[in-house]
Amino acid sequence: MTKEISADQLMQRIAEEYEDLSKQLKVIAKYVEEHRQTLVLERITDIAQACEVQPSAIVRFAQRFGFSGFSDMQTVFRDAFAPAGGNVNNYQKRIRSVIATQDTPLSNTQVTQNFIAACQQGLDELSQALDPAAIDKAVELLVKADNIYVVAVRRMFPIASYISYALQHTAKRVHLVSGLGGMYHDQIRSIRENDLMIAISFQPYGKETRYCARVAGQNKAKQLVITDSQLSPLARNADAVLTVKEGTAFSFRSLTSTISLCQALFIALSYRLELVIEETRDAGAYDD
Amino acid sequence: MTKEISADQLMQRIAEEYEDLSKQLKVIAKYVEEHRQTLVLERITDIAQACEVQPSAIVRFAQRFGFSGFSDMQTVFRDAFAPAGGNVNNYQKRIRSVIATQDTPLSNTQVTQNFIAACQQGLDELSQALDPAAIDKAVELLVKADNIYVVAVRRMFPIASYISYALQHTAKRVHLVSGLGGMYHDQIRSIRENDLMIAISFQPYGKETRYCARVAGQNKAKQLVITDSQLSPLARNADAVLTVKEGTAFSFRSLTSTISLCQALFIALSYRLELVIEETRDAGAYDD
DNA sequence: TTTCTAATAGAAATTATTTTCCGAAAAATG
DNA sequence: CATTTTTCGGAAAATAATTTCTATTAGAAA
Repeated sequence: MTKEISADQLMQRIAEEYEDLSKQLKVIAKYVEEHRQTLVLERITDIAQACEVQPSAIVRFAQRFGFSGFSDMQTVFRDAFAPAGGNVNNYQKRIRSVIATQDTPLSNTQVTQNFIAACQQGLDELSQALDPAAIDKAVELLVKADNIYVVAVRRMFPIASYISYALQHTAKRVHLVSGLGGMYHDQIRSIRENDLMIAISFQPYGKETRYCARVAGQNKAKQLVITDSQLSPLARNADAVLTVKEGTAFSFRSLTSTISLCQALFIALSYRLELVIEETRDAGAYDD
Repeated sequence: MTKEISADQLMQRIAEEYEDLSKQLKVIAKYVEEHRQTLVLERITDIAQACEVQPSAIVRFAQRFGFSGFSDMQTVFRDAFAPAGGNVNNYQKRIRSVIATQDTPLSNTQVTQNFIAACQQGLDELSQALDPAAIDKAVELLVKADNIYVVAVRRMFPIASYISYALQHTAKRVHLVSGLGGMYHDQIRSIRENDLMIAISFQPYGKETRYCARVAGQNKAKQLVITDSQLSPLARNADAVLTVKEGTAFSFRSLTSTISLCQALFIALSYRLELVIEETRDAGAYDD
């Protein structure tokens, strides 16, 4: 019936026609205007009560603006609301529509744009879902540790590699558990109490990483875990857990959020250690 | 009944007791964990459908955690949700607010937020500055190549590592020039005509990468270069140049745009090769 | 003052949503 | 392998929410 009207458009119509409304409807209009954010969460009776009005009045209001009823109007706000909780829907819709039109194959640039959009969405979510307590704890662990072991496999190995590189710029001893020569066991073996293990692992949670976490636990080392869920098998024994939900496009998960978080952690650490971050300083001179 | 429990507390309890849950309840727990933002907007049937489970299972889940039913549990998320509606996290605003309070030392979370914002800005720029011709050319080179050598050092090595990992999922032969044991020379030596070298190098342009590019040039291999400027020393002899301007915060360059571009390239390649991207397929079974 | 119209409240009906219940299946236990 | 316990699916019942309907009221016009 009412097709594709946006919340903003609706609000504008309400504003335009406000003067022509009956006293009661004005009250409702005011309320709608004022609570458009939370409107989706409320039931018709809640609104009616808040306006000191009968539910049927709300229905009349909705109908006055061309909706079939209250619920119909509410969907407008629901749609407008979704982006606020993360533009998940928007973005996923876009991808789906792209995939739907697969008659004309996608250009390389379209694929790329889509994927970048997914990365941005992932960063949005990361930013919104940051847990200050967890971050503080993570930085704290980093500050206190002298020996740091970094573990991640396959898809996540580049992340471990980066963390390891970054930490080399501090005075700490960094051990990258690379598995080179199949020596996971031998590389993690020497971890001890008061050492820190940083493990990065996402579904399906690599066997090697889980193994290293077990060893770290047995040796009473501290554990900083970067993973996709509090329910991750690595999370239970961790001293600090940072969760990251990566964006996805073409059923392909991005790495941007994770790497972004790791870099941020490093900056925060440097800040705490009062290191001057001069990443470019020594790089050129190396091995000349 | 269940009094004043916060969403965070609930999530924690779910995490703690996760292992004791039945298979079905675990699925629901995962879903709840992942969609806590949007949970208030969904009906029990929506969630049931998403979990491929009966509505009654959702109720059982809620009851498992002491609620009288689904609705009772939902109110917890509703309460936690209300404030979220207002803060439309626009990253520029966030940067400004962070900058505005720079007298007092930054909290870890502020540092992180700030850096994430820089990453987002970087992605924005990347998205806007994409050069379709260059991307097409890059994908073309990838499609045609049989042997691919990947080179990057220090800060950028994780990128090379990722590219190498990703390309392993194609039929191509991938050579990661890691410099392990100081053997850059020996690793790049065998590159030939019709091979492709992917080099990733940003200021100050690592000596090793430049060296590899020179060898590649001498051996008449094709060159795909990811760098920060058309004026980069690597750009002049390249067959395709992709430029990336990374975001910067605290005089620290992000890596997000570069990795995002690389992942996108790989997806585009897969698309062209008509590969099904099933990243999770083989990962778990490995080395069991 | 009366009459008419539009607005409203409230009850009733309808529809949507959640919860309960129970038999079947699966898993755990002896 | 049989038995007990737990988990699961599905339909029926209960509850909640929304919409419709109708009698009443307020206010304007005659």
